[in-house]
Amino acid sequence: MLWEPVMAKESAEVTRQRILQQCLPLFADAGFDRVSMRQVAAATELTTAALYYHFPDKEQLFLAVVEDCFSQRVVPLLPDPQTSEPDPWLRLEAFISAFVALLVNVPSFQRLMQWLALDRDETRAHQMTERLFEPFFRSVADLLPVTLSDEERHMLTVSVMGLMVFPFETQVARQWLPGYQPPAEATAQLVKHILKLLKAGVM
Amino acid sequence: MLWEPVMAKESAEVTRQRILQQCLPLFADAGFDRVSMRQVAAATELTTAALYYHFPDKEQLFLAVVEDCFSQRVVPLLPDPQTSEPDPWLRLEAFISAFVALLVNVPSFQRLMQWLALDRDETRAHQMTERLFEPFFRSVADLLPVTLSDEERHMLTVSVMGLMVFPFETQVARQWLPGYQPPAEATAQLVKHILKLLKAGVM
DNA sequence: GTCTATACGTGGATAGAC
DNA sequence: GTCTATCCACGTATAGAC
Repeated sequence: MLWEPVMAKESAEVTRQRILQQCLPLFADAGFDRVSMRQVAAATELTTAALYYHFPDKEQLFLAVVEDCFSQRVVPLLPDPQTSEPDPWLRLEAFISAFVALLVNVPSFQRLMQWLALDRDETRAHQMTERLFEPFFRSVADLLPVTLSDEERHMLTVSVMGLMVFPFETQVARQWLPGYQPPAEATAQLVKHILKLLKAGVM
Repeated sequence: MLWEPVMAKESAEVTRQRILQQCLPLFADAGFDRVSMRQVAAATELTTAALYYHFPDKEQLFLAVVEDCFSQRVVPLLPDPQTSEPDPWLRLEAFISAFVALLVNVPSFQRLMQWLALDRDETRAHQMTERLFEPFFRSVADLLPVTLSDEERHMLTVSVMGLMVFPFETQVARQWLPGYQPPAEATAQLVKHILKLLKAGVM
């Protein structure tokens, strides 16, 4: 009888994780506003009341989904300065290749970030930046040449991220335009294109 | 008495335009779902019923706002192959400079595009691409060197657009990071940064 | 922990008068 | 053309039983 409360607690944690996993694609596809708690309940095969046992409200559920996705998918990707490639250029190559692969393989992650970027709530944005985005941003910035000023490094970091992310953000709108290749089927070309641009420009 | 129907028709057109102008910032800030017809009514000092006289439903109102904003702001910006700078590189410079200026001066336009990119409705996306996005995309593509293949040209066009747009898309999240400068106050640096990157790379 | 049942607000949209 | 008044669907969230 003594282990019962422990079992119960563990089971709650399992359910919580299951909820986070299963409603990630919902939020990623449709965004916060177009996903109802009823839909989440249907997807997880629970009732809305059960959801409110695990999360205080819809917003906290959503934020938990974001945090969970980010730490599962992105954090393991960040290059460890200890063990990684010593050549800075090869290190950047490896990271860009890995991150683009993530965008291809986990479309939910990419969409979720895209929704998040539109959030105007300052408090929430600050919290997200501090806990999730900043470590990521610093890791990318650390891959760049040491000679840059703070401002230059910041701008270049944004450019590198933009070159990777923007093709995915604009997929839907571009699919009917001449020369379009789906990122998923032209990953290698995309990576090569970005690296060439960074190395030597294109004009 | 004969001119009365004409007057009435004109007045309706004026009201329609006023509605489009006045609810642009609402949709740009909050997105389609977080703007109610009641809010639009308040902003335009009309009633919801009056709005439904001018537009069949909320979606058509939103799409009209997008079309109006795009043709007002972007179309006049597209370089005319006839009259513009003959040197291809200077032509690209001029366009990038003008487009970044647009993003700074009309934040509503930038936000609206960002919301639009998340729309998953294929029909709507196709229509938007055909009527608005494609002419714009072609204009940018035409600024690039003639030697590129279709696929290369497409990828490079996306990269150029991403380098311009992504800094604005990520403003909110980046404001607490080292080296951050608001795009509005560092427009010149941003343009120079992009041009340098395109011309010669950075690594 | 999960259920049934329900309270309560808000949103899109329309009818019909003026 | 614009109004007042209203319908109805759907959303979040909770109370209370099991």
